Amino acid sequence: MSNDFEDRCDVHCVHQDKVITVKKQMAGLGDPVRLAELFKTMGDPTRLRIIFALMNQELCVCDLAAVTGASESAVSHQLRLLRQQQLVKYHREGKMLYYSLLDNHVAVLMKQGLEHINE
Amino acid sequence: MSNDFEDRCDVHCVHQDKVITVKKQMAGLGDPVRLAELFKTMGDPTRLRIIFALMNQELCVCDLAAVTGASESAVSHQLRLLRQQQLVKYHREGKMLYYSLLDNHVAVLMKQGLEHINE
DNA sequence: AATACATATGAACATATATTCATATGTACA
DNA sequence: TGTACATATGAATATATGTTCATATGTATT
Repeated sequence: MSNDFEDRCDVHCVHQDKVITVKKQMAGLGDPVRLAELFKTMGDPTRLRIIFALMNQELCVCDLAAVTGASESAVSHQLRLLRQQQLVKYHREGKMLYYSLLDNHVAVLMKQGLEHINE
Repeated sequence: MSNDFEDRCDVHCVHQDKVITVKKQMAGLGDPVRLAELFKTMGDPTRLRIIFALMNQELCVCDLAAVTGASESAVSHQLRLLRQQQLVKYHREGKMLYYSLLDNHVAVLMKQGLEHINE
């Protein structure tokens, strides 16, 4: 049984009952670091532009550069991140790579985020 | 009519038709910097823990410190960010400040994010 | 008024991040 | 095989970020 918070509790105010309850609930968060990575990945304007651009059609890297206004190198770097985070996938056609969203979870998050912004 | 991408288009491959279409769609993104700020705010494990803890009840700063495992100072700094981003609100009761989520958009984002993580 | 306490704030520091520039990889075509 | 081109990758750099420590603010209590 974990009581690693009690040292702290004794010192300050802390509502022990509440804290114990909430601590148990925290299990539902799963791995906060992993979830934070997802949100962090969406926490950059360039990547957001890339994701948004890919919501309706697949695009190659230089298309994405043109659309987002970022350099092709910058876009490529960001695409790597998006790949690592499993947000996008791609397929090759000749010299070019066509990127698209891996699933629609990201699109849903995007829409929900936009809703929040627009109050 | 904006054609600031044509310089770039001429140089490389770029599918001009697609790019023009998508560029128009990009208006739907609103202010990407603003939206990125929202996601960035949720892109930190400590802040995510705070938000998650506040999903079912209001808590004071030292409760949050105990629950998240972060120092009270660290929590306080993060709460300022969350306030600035309009994700949390608080009310005073004596010496203590009780924080809670400002609206449920954040909670929805959180749940959606968790869903993505769990495939 | 003085003290205690919960929280906020500022400065400092170490680490993470986004972009740029230079270079590498892989494909197509002569 | 050599050249051109789309994209990837690595190193470097400037900036942003999260935490800590020290200090300030505001409230309650004596």
